[in-house]
Amino acid sequence: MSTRTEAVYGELRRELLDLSGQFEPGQRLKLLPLAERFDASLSVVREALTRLAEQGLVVATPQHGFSVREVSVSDLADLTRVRVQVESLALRQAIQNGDVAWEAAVVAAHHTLDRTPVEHATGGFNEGWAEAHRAFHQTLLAGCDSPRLEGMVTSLRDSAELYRRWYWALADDHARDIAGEHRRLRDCAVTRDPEPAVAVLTEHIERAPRELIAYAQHHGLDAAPPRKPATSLPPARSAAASIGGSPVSGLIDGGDEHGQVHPPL
Amino acid sequence: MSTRTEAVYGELRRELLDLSGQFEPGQRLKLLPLAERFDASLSVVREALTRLAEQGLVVATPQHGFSVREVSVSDLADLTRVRVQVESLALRQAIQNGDVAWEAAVVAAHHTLDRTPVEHATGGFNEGWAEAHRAFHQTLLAGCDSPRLEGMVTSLRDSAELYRRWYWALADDHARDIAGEHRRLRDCAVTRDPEPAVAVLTEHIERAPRELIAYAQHHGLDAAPPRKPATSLPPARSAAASIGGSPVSGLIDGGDEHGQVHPPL
DNA sequence: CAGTAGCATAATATCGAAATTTCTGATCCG
DNA sequence: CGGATCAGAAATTTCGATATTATGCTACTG
Repeated sequence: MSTRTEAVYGELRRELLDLSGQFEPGQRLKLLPLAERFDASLSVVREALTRLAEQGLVVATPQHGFSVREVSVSDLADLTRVRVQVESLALRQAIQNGDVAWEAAVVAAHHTLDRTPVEHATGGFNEGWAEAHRAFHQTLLAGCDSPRLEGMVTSLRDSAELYRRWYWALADDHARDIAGEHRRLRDCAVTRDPEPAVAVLTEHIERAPRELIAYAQHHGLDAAPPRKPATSLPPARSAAASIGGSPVSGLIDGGDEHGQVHPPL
Repeated sequence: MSTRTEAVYGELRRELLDLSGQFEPGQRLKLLPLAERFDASLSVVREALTRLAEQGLVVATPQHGFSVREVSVSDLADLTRVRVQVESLALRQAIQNGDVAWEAAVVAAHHTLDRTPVEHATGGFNEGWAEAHRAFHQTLLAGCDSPRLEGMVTSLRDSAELYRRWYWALADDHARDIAGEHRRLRDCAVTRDPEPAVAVLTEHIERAPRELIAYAQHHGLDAAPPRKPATSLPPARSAAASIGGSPVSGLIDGGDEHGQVHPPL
């Protein structure tokens, strides 16, 4: 990476999206400690956080600094609904629009994904799989030949990453055959069959949130996090670029407040 | 506004989106002059530009600073296509989901828009109309009750603003009955009729780009702008949040280079 | 004892300058 | 005459420090 800000931005982003990440939703991100940890000036940390805030991965509150975006059942439901719609759009367009080179790229990306183990030999989660997974889905939708649509899909998928760690940790969904889902997606792509492709992709996207929401509701984990309720704060600056919304109740960490939660899906 | 950065950010954003704006696409945005003009430090201008870059309104190139996003026929076509799809999605959901309060808000916003003149008495463009127009469309789609979807729509509409000034200036589309289009949108909303609503909205969105592209092609204004072709630059950092794409050819300013342009729509 | 004003501490926001990189233009060599 | 080289200038990036604002604790008052 060329500039120092880019490096800090990339590292912060990776840690934010990392399954084994150390950042809890709602956690404050103080500038000084981060600057020391990255051995950089306050300015570069600030710029990195500003960019992440504009993406919606962290929220910026004037005069209060930055904190990790909160998660909530209602936001997860909304996010999932939008992801399904937008990715379906892109997939339909890709199948209609893609050429043989696109088919080849999809097959190649699937092969890589298929041969990458989900877990390391040591037992830990394999970050390489996450990368291959990301690459497969990106390739699949790249055929839509619409940079803007691709950008939106990527942004939404990144937001979804914030929830994935709980899916893996809490909802042990052993019955799932992820490899099979990916195989079917690949097959639908090469046979150029839009409707089954969209159906498979929809189920692929919806499964994790559905399981997670079911777990959360069954265990009553949809209350507010155990932090003091916000006193009169200036409004967090809106991420006009991509993400509105204001999830206030935490998904995890059963507190004693009974937060209002929208019905899932 | 509370912090200085917010003020500069807001003002810069307004000028970038302003019809009578002084910023040309591709124009470099040097920090020192801007800092002097806003009577602020480099830091605040830098942060404002960083946020705008993440939104895709300006592009940031490492070690080279910021510049106004370029426009191109192919980007306009892509943007329009995506806008139609995403706004249609939101509108369908709003009509299905909205309640009486939503209908009332739509009627109210339409009334305000209807009674706001497009041009000032003096003849200049009325910024108040732009605001009312924006409010009407936002209200119309707010019924979808999906913060993420709303955010995406807003972001796309802002990007479209970058093109609107040429539509007004170049393609004098006198046959257009904008007020009628808005009236029909309002009527479809209160009668809860999805299909005609989507049809009207689609035409409403597509009209300006279509006219503008026709004008550009008829006048051969789709060549590269009269600036030196980019020498080997480090890649502009991708706006992962919202907007990909890399429009290189300018829409206006007939140069002598014959840029490759994708077919419109 | 509850509630509030005031003070000390900590964190953010802003600034101005130093350090690094890129651009410009003139000079020099083949 | 064309192309490479190399200072000087300009712009960006990064830094450390200062100013401003929020936070938490203590002491005081009703």
